[in-house]
Order: sequence, then C-alpha cells, then structure tokens
Amino acid sequence: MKRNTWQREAVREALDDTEGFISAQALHSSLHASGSPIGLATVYRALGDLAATGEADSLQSPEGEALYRACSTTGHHHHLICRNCGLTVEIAADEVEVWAKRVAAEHGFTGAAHVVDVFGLCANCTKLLGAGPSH
Amino acid sequence: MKRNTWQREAVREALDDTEGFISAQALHSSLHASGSPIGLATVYRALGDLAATGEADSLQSPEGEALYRACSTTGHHHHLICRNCGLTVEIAADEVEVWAKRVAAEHGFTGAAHVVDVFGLCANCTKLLGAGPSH
DNA sequence: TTAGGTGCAAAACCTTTGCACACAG
DNA sequence: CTGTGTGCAAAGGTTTTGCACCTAA
Repeated sequence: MKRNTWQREAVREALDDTEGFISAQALHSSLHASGSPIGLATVYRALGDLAATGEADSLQSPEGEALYRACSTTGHHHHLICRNCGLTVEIAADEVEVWAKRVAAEHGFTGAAHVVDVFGLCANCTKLLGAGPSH
Repeated sequence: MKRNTWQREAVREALDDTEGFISAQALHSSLHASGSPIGLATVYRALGDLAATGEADSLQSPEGEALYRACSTTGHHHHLICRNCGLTVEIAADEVEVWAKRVAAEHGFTGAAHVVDVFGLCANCTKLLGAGPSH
C-alpha cells in the first residue's frame, strides 16, 4: 500500500498550485522556497508515482526535461504550451483521439499513448517577440 | 560555410540507412561497428546541424533521449513509433495539421511547432507482450 | 513491529564544451 | 594559410539508485 506522507501531500499540493507544467527540479525549488525540507529524490519519486497513478500528466520538454502537471484524472486531453512563458492551455482533443486511434489501428498498433502536445508561442509572447523567426 | 567532411557524410548516410528514429548514441555505435572511428561529440554536432538545417527530424523519446531521423526536407509529417522494437511508421497528418493550426489559432498561439508523434506498440510487439497493461 | 518512504550522496545517463590538432577550401 | 571541424576528456544537467534511518499503519 501507498503511505500518506506529508511529503507526498506537499508534492501533490505544489502541483495543484502550479498553473502549467513544471519540472521536477522547479517543483523541488518551489517547495524548498516554501519551507519544505523535502528532498529532491523524494520529489522525483513522488512525481513518478503520481504520473503512474494517473494523478499527474507528464511530458518531455524539447529541452529534455520531464514536465509534470496536476491532471484531471478524468479525460485524456492535450496541451498547448507556450515555449516562452510556459503558459499552458488544456485542449479537448476528441478529433485527435479518434484520429490517433484510427491511424494506430490501421498500422496494427495498440496501446497508443498518443503524445499530442503542441509547443508554440502564446498571443502575448507573440507580440513581445514579434512573428516567429525560428524555423 | 559548412565544410564537407567524411564524418558529416557518414552521419548522413547512417541516418539514411536507418529505418526509423535513432538516438545519437545508437548512431554512434552503429558507425563504430561499421568501422568508422568517428567521435561521439562529432555525431552530436553533425546531428544537431542536420536537424538545424532541416535535413533531419528530431524528437524526444519518452526515455529522455533525442531521436533523429533522416527526413524528407519536404513535408511535415508525423510518426507512429513502437515503444518496444522502435519500428517507425511515417504518417501523413493532414487532418492533424489542420486541427493543430485551428486550435493554436483559437488560443492566439503562433509558430506552433506541433509535436504529434504517437508512441505505441506495433502489431508484432503487441503479440509478443500481450495487450497493453500500462495506462 | 514492520514494510515502505525518505534523505543524502554517489552513480548513471545523455549531451555539451574547452582545447589542441587536423584538414577542407 | 585560415578558419572550421574533429577528437578526447572533462564538465554540465537531469534522473536514478544504494543504503541507513525514520515513520506511518
């Protein structure tokens, strides 16, 4: 059985308090800043568990970090993430769900954990930085 | 200007010879196995350049590695990747292109470098491992 | 009590970088 | 020649792991 430790709770709460995705390291820093003497390894372990249980969503940032987010245990949705300010918008992705399943099935794939996340620039950062020069 | 070294060519060729995505490390190993005394750092640098030039596609595997693939400079397509054997199927993603653009626009996002890649189990590995227990 | 969680530090891992040398142009 | 690419090894970053201690049930 899983025990209920204050560390676990702290991680869960910190995750809930976070707007968008956050890295394990950032979350650890945040907790430390709030006075929690929680260890980095514990944060990693807690986040791993949360992700495994479905209580958190995880994805890989383009920089190679794992990002976590408190997630409605309910739906499988996707995200629109600003690569500049980190703003995250949750998007219902019914169409893509259907599409992903169909395509996967067409090729005989199963268990398609479809990673459909869109990194872009939000309206605000678009203004700040001008039209995307990159790419 | 970019110089034309045999190392660069070797990386390009090795990438062309590869079916799906391959990690920098794996590609380096593969090259070594073929007798090329190319250095790991050089492989990373070459792959980085290729990705920057658009001659290669790169994405982050769930395991946190950067994967590269020789890519048609032409279209923006996506991939269906077996998380067990690495088999990669290229998928035309017109629908998703449209969808991604619309959703991004709806939220005021621009420059959406939509990462639409599906990790799953291919038909073969599904048989080998049984129905997906994960998730 | 006792299985499981925690903390610390070391390790493993992928990737980048500094520097001297080699080579393409 | 000259500047860029290369190789090696060391450094950088994130994540995992070993082990002793602690603690929730």
